[in-house]
Amino acid sequence: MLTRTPRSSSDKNSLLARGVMLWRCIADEYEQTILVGKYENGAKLPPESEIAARYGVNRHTVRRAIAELGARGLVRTERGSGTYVKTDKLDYRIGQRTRFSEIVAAAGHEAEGRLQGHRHEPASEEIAARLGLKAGADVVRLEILRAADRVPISVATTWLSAQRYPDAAKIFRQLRSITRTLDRYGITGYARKWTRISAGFTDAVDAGRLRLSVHRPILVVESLDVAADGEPILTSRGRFAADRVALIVES
Amino acid sequence: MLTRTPRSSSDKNSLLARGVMLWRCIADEYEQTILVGKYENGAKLPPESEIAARYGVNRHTVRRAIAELGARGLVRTERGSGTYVKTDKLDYRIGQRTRFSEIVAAAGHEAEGRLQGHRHEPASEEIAARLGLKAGADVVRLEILRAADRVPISVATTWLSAQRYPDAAKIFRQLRSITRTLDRYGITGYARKWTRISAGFTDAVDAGRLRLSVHRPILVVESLDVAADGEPILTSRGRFAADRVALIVES
DNA sequence: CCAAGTTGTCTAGTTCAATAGACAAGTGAT
DNA sequence: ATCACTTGTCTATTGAACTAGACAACTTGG
Repeated sequence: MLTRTPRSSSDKNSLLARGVMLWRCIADEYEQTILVGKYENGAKLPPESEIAARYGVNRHTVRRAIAELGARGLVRTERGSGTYVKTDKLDYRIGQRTRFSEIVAAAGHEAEGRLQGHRHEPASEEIAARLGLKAGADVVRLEILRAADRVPISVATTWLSAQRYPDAAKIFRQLRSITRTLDRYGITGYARKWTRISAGFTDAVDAGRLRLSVHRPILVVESLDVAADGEPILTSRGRFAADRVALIVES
Repeated sequence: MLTRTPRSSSDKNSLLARGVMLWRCIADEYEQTILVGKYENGAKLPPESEIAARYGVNRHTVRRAIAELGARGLVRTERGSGTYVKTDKLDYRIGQRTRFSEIVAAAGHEAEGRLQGHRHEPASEEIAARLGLKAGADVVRLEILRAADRVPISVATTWLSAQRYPDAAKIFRQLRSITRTLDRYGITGYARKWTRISAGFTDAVDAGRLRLSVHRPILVVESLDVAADGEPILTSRGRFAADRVALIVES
């Protein structure tokens, strides 16, 4: 061991970043070791008391760090038993009938969709072309955060014609589902026409919303959904947490 | 503006990262804008009260953020006048006579060297070859943090023969200078024999010591110093904060 | 010199991170 | 069934972050 000059160097001090809370440092430390593959899926973390002792920290502080890991979808805790690593990913099947809530429910999880923001804006050329509108036409823009079992899965920016669906935001905020929102407008069956998948990294905003660090990988999914008669309904640009989702494409 | 669902979204909320203090977020924000070149050297920051208003935050919080920027060597504050950006770098001339304290003093700053850690260890083949020892020979290893005007400039790992300089660590801790430490052993004139410069990025440990973010650029300086008779004395591996230092090589 | 503007310092109060200890509730193996 | 072990919850305390307001000390330009 290196002998350190400043003071008694418990493992606690080696973590301490100025202005960053202790529990956050511990959570980040464990996230690294988990993401780097040191723990297999389902592996058990050391008991809280042991982690606390190792870092020279109170058990409550460790509990808070673990709660953060849970919110990030990295671990699951079982009372009386222990804390277990979750590195398996949600299989997200992309096909003609792609409905977030159905996919998540089929996997045995609780789906949730929250409207983070919305506005009316003139359509860019790109968006207008997708929706079959003139460039500059009024469109509704929705920012939607989707989660499975309270763990954020994706953030999506969705555009719809403001003329046809003027109150889409208000209705979505109540019903929390695109499918049910369109149902209000009499659209009963809509289908995915095309999907474009690329990759990138989280920026500060998406990282916050998805409870990820900055510079984590994301899957960027652009898509167009059309009505039964082929008329464009909505187009979307979703950013999926690649640490938590795998996209399955039918072939 | 996007209408946000959760709550009133002042600019303050857009910064808030869970587990990170407000002042730290503000400091990081300003560090980014400074490092990205938005401010010229010597440019004046907005007054504290204006920054506070902009973020919807108390002035004391802003003061703390600015103090952090000062500690990182990015700004200098002048009472009654304002806060000014410092992006100029310390010119660090590398020659036969390379003495940290002399270089810093010549630039009109206050030099400081602190021993962060030390130990005896067997020399690696590389280190042994440099020092003219057998591989595995006992060497003293020092971890030294150097600063100019309290701003960290470099961290260096230095190796000396443990047989010849057994108490190097103890003496350095008192005298805080390699030159004066060697003087105790009767070495009055020593000279740089070779210097090897490469580049890299901060790891978590060096970032903390140098008060830098992780993944900031560093200059890696490996070197060998010899006595007047050509006998190897010490070899070193320094990591210099590239944001704060420019190396000047005589030709 | 004067006045406006800016940084430095002080006091006071609220909120929350972290510590400390104790006990309840649940699990798993003997 | 019992016992050791683990997670969940509760209370209480300390210290730091952040807010709020006021005033002193200093700089700059007119």
